[in-house]
Amino acid sequence: MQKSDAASIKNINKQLVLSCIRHFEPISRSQISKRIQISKPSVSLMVEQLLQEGWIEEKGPGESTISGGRKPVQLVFNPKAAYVIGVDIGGTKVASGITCLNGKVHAYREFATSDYLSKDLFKRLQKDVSSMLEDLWLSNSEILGMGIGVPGVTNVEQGIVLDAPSLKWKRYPVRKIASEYFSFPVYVENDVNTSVLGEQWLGAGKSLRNIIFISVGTGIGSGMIINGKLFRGSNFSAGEMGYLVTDYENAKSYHPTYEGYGFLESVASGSSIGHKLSAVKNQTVTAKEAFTLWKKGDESAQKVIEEAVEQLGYGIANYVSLFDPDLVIIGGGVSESFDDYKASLIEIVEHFTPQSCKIVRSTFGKEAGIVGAVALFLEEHDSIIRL
Amino acid sequence: MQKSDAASIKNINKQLVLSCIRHFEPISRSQISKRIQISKPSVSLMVEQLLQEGWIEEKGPGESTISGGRKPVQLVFNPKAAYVIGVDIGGTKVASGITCLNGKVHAYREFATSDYLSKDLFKRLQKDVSSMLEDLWLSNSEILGMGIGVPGVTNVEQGIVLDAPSLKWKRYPVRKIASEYFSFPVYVENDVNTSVLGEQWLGAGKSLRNIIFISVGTGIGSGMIINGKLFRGSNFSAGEMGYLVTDYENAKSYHPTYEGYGFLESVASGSSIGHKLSAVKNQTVTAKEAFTLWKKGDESAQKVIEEAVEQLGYGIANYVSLFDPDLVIIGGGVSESFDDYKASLIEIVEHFTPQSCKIVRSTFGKEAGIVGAVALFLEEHDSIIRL
DNA sequence: TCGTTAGTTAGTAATCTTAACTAACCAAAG
DNA sequence: CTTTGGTTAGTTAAGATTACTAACTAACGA
Repeated sequence: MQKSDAASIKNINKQLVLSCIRHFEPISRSQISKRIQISKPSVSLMVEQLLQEGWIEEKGPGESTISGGRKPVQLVFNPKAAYVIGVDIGGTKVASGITCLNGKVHAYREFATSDYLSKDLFKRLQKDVSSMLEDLWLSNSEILGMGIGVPGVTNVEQGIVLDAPSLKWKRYPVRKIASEYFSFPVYVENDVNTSVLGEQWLGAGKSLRNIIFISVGTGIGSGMIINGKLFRGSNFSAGEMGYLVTDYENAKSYHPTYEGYGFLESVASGSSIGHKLSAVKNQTVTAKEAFTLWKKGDESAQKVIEEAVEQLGYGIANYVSLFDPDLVIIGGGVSESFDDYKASLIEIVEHFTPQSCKIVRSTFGKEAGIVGAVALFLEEHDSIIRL
Repeated sequence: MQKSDAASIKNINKQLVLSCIRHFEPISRSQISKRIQISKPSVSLMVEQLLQEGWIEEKGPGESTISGGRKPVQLVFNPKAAYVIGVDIGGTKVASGITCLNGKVHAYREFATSDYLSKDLFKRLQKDVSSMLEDLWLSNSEILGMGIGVPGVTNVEQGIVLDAPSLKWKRYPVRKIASEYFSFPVYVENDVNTSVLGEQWLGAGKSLRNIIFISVGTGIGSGMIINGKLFRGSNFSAGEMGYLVTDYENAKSYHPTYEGYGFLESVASGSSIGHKLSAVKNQTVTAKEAFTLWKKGDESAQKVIEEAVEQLGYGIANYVSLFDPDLVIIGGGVSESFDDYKASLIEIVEHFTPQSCKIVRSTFGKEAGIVGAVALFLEEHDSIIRL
């Protein structure tokens, strides 16, 4: 618990006014006062400040009520009051973008990760950022800060990546290194976690309080919003869905520590589908090709994929049984074929859970990583703008 | 978000002072001021009020520091400033007790549930409560309120039990009915959830932020503290661990809805152990007897129990993989033999989870239900006393 | 011109804070 | 043993910040 004083009550109420405007724009001072139960003079004062600081704008008069009376002054949020940079550091490419405060991506850049893995990655990123700032005629002072998504375990508070195998980062002090290149605050988080934040902010899970985001690609990972907040676990490793055990018999002989990844990943991930079908067909087949073969009616592909979907279904069912979420969102490479296995997935989950739960596909395209990273920044950074 | 005004800042700070005293007693006004960063005059004022209201007491002077100076006045929390009633409504008995604010049970009563299932349960409860109040020379005004634990799905906000099969309650408006018999506020919650609250307050999970409590008895249920708060899920049914699927092959033919309970329950609960061993031995054996037989070296008992423990281990491993908690606490009837299977359970969990996690047995005895229910009340009720 | 609604002004109440005060204590010098 | 200086605990008084109420002006429709 934090102590409270005059300054903090002002702050809370100002945030309240601003979020009221963001949610219900256009809205007048008088309506705000009624809605958030704060006296008209106080609201006026705070609106005055918000106007001066540029967070909101007056938009001309609205309509009088039926019984007459003075016309209200409409207030609207100004999404261009500041900008945020979102960065998605993946195993293959580093994507970055600048968004305004409503999450619209105004500029986008990317470069190949491999070229800069060993060094100068942030120097290279700085180049992209500068170039985007130039394009948008923005100065550094208009940037609130930067959020970064990384495929690995991270400690947000300390701003370090604890372990990201695909980047070969171990205890990598991202915030410290970034501070050499950027003057604004930087936050770093696991990419699945940034994804779920993005989905909660602007995607399928808009304003829901309990959301699970599952990424099925090379591996299987997940992030969750619990009671409206990102849940990270006691060691920043909550949501390790790839480690679920759904098969008593086969699991007995399985050793996650030797193999390097979890049981469910070994039977339901994209790479497992590829491996299994490759073994059957005695030739190298990727997951993507497997799905294509399946659609063409290939029987061995069907068998492999159906089993993977079934196992994934058990995994999701377990997740839902424990969490009772509002929504499950599927993302990652394998989600591209979501519509093809959606029905059987849902059937399994419904069958084995005490209460049903919606399952949908992630809504974002290539901007997912950017938006998620920006959402992370807004969630973590202590500004008047909150998610 | 809630608006903030002078009253609420006072309230927050007063709670802060009180909780500081509860945690660090004995403590002086001056030390409080330093610790919570509130000026000495403000602290003194709030202490004055807390003294008058009876929440705290002065305990005479403490020691001066080595460099001299006036002796501080020691302040201590007064656990007898008020009392709370905890009720544990079980399938077989209804236990009730009165505790002071540090959770000590000062009085205890119980009666058989079956005699009052159809009616007058709360009338009967009122009798026990009155008798306890008499014993302790307490008046109604000294009772803050009542918490109730129930074996079923509940909606705390509305104070109704949505479904409690063993009590044959469906959409049963507990709060409303209780209000006819008791003048103080009443809160009702699932019994596993009250258990985990109790463990967090005074038990094995003291002051931890992420805890899983698993009850293995007739069925398997669980409750969890996430980020320091009880998590209930979107439909008040989070933690339905009994529905976990840990066996791909056998689950295929299993229908939770037909059977009335979940897959894991059907292979790892106390009753499943009893049923399976009974089938093998062709005579009725309870779970308790099964464990006794096991210890005596009975081979079929060993086989049945070991399989159950293995499945339970997978279930816990899954839970831990998703949640990354600080601690897993095992309770319920089957936990009585915890020491006998602890080792193999831990081995399985360690084997299949990305990071290890302590597993311990519940610390409470028969008072568990009472303490948990009281913890629920303190957690939910908006008083100056918070958990 | 009247009734109504939007927004502002002026004065009041509640709370916290700082700075200066009194109270109480230790220890060492006289 | 008494006095005095240094130190810590807690209180008093004045000032700052914030929100609130009540009464005001502004603007509008009929």
